[in-house]
Amino acid sequence: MTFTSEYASQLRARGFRLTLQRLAILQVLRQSETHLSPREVYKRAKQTLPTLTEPTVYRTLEFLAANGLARPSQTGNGHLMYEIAGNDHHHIVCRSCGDELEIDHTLLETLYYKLESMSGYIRIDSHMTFFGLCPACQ
Amino acid sequence: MTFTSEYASQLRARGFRLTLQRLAILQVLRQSETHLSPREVYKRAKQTLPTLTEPTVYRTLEFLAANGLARPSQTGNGHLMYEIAGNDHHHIVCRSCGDELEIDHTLLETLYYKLESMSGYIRIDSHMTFFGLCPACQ
DNA sequence: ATAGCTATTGCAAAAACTTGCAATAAGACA
DNA sequence: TGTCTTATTGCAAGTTTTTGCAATAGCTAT
Repeated sequence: MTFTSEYASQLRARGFRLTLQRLAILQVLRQSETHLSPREVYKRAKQTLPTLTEPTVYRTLEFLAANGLARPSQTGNGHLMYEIAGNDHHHIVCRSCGDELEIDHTLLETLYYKLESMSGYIRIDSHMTFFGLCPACQ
Repeated sequence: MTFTSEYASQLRARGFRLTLQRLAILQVLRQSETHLSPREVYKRAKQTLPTLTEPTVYRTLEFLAANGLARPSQTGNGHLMYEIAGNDHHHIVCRSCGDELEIDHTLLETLYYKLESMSGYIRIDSHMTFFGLCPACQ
């Protein structure tokens, strides 16, 4: 089963459709090593699908995130960037140089457990972005 | 010492100035129970300082946050809101109804300690916003 | 008080993001 | 295959956020 039909069935099961736009955007995310801004996603996906428009990119990224196919992450100035959903991890980003490090989810597991039990909230989003000063910038 | 001169000396010590704009915006934040969007801050602060402009509000909020007088917090859609800096806490926000709960920092202390030691990063931002489903919306 | 230095603001224009709605095209079913 | 339903897109216009630069106004030191 190709990843295309994998995506297709995931979406169709919930009554959604796998469109060329969604596919093009997923490809871009898959091919990127790091997370991308909506603008960057637009520029790249437009190369394979020139009719693509920017509003569609925004809507699609939000849609993919809501359906677990993409993972949104915060940037320092409060904007969202996206990456392909995959292994569960978090980021710590340097406030000064922008360097970033992946943090494995296991490190946060106890916290999440405590949060859920003390707040009563469930299904807490698994992706967090922390900001700090990296060793090089200290 | 009034809070005005308190702010003033904090800023002046670092070569910054306490302007009417900054004061008006700080007042707005102090008077609000919850965090506010830049737009909301603008609307309120403009009442006491009608010449205030929107770019100034954005720049000022960013400035206050960078200098520890305001605290930025993430909203689900990737925008920032601000509140007056005060007791160290975090938020958990309901993805569905927007309800929010304060989380005391002590709950995250061990995590921060672990993060710093394993990543080498220091001065990790203390404010996080978690998203989940509150008891009422489950 | 006054003058001078420069951080900060306002203005104007650009860029980023959002929204409503009519047109399009995935997928279901015959 | 072709037809139908409706999720999704593109367009156009709105709103929010950012940026560059000249004018303003805090603060320092005289």
